[in-house]
Amino acid sequence: MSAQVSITLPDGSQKSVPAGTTIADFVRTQIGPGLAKVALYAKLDDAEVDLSKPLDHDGKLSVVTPKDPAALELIRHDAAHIVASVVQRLFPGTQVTIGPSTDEGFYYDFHREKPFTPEDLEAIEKAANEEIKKDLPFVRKEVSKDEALALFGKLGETFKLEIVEDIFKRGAKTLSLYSHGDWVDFCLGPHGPSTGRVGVIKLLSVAGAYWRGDHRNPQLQRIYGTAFFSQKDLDAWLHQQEEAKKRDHRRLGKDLDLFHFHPAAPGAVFWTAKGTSIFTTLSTAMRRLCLSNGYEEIKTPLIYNKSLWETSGHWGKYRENMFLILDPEADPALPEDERASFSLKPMNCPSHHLYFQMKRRSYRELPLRLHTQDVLHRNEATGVLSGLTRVRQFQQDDAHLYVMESQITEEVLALSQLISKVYEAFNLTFTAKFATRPEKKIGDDALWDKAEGALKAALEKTGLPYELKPGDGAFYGPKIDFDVADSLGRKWQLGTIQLDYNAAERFDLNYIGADNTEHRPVVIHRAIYGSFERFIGILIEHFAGNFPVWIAPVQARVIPVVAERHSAYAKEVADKLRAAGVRVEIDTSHGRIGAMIRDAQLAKIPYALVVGDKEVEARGVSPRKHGTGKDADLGLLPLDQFLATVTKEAEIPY
RNA sequence: GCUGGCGUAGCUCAACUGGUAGAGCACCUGAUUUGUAAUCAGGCGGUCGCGGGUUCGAGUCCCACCGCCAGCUCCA
Repeated sequence: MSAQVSITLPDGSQKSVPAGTTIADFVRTQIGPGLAKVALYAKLDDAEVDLSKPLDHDGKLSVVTPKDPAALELIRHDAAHIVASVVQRLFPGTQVTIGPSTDEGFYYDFHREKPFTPEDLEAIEKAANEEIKKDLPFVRKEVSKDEALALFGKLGETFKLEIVEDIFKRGAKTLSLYSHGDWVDFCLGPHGPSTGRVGVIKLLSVAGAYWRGDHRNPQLQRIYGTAFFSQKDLDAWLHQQEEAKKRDHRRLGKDLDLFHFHPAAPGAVFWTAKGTSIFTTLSTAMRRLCLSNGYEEIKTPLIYNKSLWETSGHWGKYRENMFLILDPEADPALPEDERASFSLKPMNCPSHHLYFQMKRRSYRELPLRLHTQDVLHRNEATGVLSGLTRVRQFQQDDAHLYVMESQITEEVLALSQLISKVYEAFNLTFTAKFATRPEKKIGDDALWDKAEGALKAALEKTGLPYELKPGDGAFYGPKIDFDVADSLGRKWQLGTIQLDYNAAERFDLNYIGADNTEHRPVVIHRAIYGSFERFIGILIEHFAGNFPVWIAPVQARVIPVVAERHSAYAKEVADKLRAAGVRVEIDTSHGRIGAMIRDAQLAKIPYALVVGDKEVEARGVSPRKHGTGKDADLGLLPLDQFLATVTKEAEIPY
């Protein structure tokens, strides 16, 4: 065993120190006391380690300080431990479970009969921040399975015992414990040197969460919080959260008068004229895109006999989400699903399959691409409804592609490109997820193997980076989901590409091949917006209500400087623009110009067109462009010139 | 569906420990005739989510239901 180890630093320099020197000592003596003071943890040969770790072999070392973005994650994890420790002190008998850091902070799940009240949270937060002031060191210790079981057994931590068993079942040799003060938890680490390095802890909310994410398990209380290095950083974050709330589509939907909800129809949207305008614009754009890409648009019934759902598999796997229509003749003593005779459709696929079946299909027709924007109903649990992003009645820009197996790759590629093109037109950034067979599924494993293999191969060909989501597929097939985040960072699935070998079997779909025999088509389910409702919700937040001209429900508002004198000309301008297809309105409020301009700005209308004596004389308008600050006033323009500009901006970008 | 929170005028929010519901904006009317983010005055507007209960008295306390919000499970 060599007495010295050679450590390489990020700048390439090498230092040699006696084996067994801790990283903390190494940093202080070999790099500098300044760095040692701010260091939180280190990366040793790409492994994240505590500063207390002794250096026992040659390696590459880099030190992580608060400047590193990853450092926040560490102190939030530290914070979770601190919170758990004070919760157990303040509320004896509470059991701990898990407490990871998240994108915006951390949470910790507790088991306790009594719920934590908002006052409890305040007390916990106060105590947690006092714990920071005590600057207790985090101490790591490795223990064996027996020691771990004995420790958490003695503490009565039944949830922890369950995790310990799992960890060792998965082949771990030892378990690392981290303690601060007299509180101990097991944890992979690393942790910071001491509690004092966590600047400030802020608790945000309590929510229910199921043990191991399964609703059949006991429900735990999850305390959400966040931590920052300084109060200033925390304040900045809180301010940013407030700003994000201003973009919330539910807020803007009211402010801009786009849609309403009513308790009489929970989860179903009342679209105002303005909201409907947005809906229609997007619908028209998608229709055009589909038609120019080899799709045909069809319309199909909204309500179907139960037997269809039995054929499709929805009856077995999706019934709890379906709105059933009960047979009035049926025996009321029977359970509801047995009295059901019809159901509103929750998906378009069975309709399309029936349509495919309605005549003999030739291989020459494939790929047959059917597009539909029909209304769908899904009986979603009350607790999941959320503005436009999760509703019970919605319309998808849905399509089903009936293809030969040999066409799968090509179609998935073309689809991915189409999706990218549409999202890029809105400047939306998305993440792709590849989801495989779920627990609740139809079809045998051989078909699923085939479907997952084919879809994955096609996905890899697109070159898109993707995340794997095992078990997250639709009940009939694997899928690629395209997620976009809302203003609060919550991700929503918009577009989707789903590969389905089951449908053709269940519906006995076939086409006549070149060999004059019957073959099974493969079905690709796909949506680009996902649903109009969710997509519009996301767009509202994405643009903060400042819609580009082509989607804006009102593209221009004419503002007469003096109502009595300029109203006639204002009407002339509006008429001419309207005749050319511009969505225009006139401010008839007789207000002062400053107030009228302000109203137009608050309504986020792209162009406010001021018309006064100058404009009347020049037969022009003075447009003010929304959201452009000092350069807002475009000055006097000939009406035709403005019309040309706005018409160009109103073009569908895809 | 589960856990917690919330529900007062179209919107945003007040109403101390239970004691006759109030403001701003919006809307309507009048005056003002105005050049790029709020002209002035007056007026209209509420079964305090719904239903029970406690109380001399309930927006306020209790119960049930409905809806909304955050999260969980589920999903476009």
